[in-house]
Amino acid sequence: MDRRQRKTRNAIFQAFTRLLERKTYSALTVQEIIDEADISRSTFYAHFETKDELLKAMCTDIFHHVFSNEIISEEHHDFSDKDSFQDHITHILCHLQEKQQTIKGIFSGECGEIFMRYLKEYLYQVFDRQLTDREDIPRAYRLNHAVSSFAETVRWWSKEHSEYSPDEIGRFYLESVDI
Amino acid sequence: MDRRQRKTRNAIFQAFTRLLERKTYSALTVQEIIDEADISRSTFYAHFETKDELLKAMCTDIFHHVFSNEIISEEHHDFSDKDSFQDHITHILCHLQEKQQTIKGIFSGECGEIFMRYLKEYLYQVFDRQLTDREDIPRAYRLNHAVSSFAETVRWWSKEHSEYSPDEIGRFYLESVDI
DNA sequence: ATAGTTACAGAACAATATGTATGTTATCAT
DNA sequence: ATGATAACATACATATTGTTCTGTAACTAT
Repeated sequence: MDRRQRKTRNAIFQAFTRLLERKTYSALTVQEIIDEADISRSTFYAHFETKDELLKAMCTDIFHHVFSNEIISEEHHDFSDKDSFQDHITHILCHLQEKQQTIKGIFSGECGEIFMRYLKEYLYQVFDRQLTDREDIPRAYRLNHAVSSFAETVRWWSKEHSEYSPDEIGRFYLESVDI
Repeated sequence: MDRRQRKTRNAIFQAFTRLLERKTYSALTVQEIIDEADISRSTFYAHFETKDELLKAMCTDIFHHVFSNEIISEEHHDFSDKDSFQDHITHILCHLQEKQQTIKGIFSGECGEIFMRYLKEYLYQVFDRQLTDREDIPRAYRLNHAVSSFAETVRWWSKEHSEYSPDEIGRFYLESVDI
């Protein structure tokens, strides 16, 4: 990728992150992002068609970093062993912690919803293979519950309780949800 | 309240609900709501200052209906009895089912996030009094987990699995979450 | 080093949305 | 019946959006 493109893309991402700390996503205009990133109008539209595309691209970047080694390269793993699944969870949480600053910004404001949606898409892949069977509750419900609870755990952790370690958060989650 | 005001307010709510079924909240403009409701521009702004205020008002209307008999008039109840808390949950779910059509519309699109936020505000009041204590997990985490899981259960139910009864949904929830 | 390619800046553009203010007409409550 | 008030049509300044154009600077491959 051209260095100029990288620089511009980065400038946009950073401006976007900064702005999200003080304004909600929907209240944010493309014009403000352009001004904050200090680039030309035409340059922005050369990179992203809309504000939504920008958010999508940023989420994809983050999750690719967080999940690439989890889903893609370890597809052959099975986590039938409970401890190894716990490690798996902790591993994901550690990656998320690295991106904490950015994620915290995204969560302020209602665009957190879009972030959560993308997060859940990845989580479905992780949990679908792991979920055990129970006869009294539909599998679809339990999968949704496991995924949603994990995503909400991440939100809770990032927004208000960053003082906990990935290990602790993983334990809270696994003791609260029946996988 | 003046009959004319009621009629206009209703027209706006219905137009809003209809539009949310085919467009996302952020992509929706005030102009479109005005056109769909078939009212004058100035009339809309006489009722609501912004699009956000409109959504807020609609959520408040719904939750006042759902929770009024739960929180406000039954504040003296305690649900130390497990069965009575189950009834409580089922009661809330029944009320939500009545508003199902509207809620389903609200959930389509990212404004579901705002709806969820308001829903959770009410739920915090319900669950805060009910939650038991556990030493190994912070109360704040468990409260957030109970509330989020219930809200996600409602979302799951409304969006994709309306075939289940309030009783069943209440059972799924209570068997999945440790209150 | 040079030639060809690509990205950026700056400016202008029409189209649309926003929020407010005006005076007029219709409807309401009593 | 009448005073109060909600809704109406219209117009307005302002801002945002997305596109297009041209000239310039930075990069890449040979």
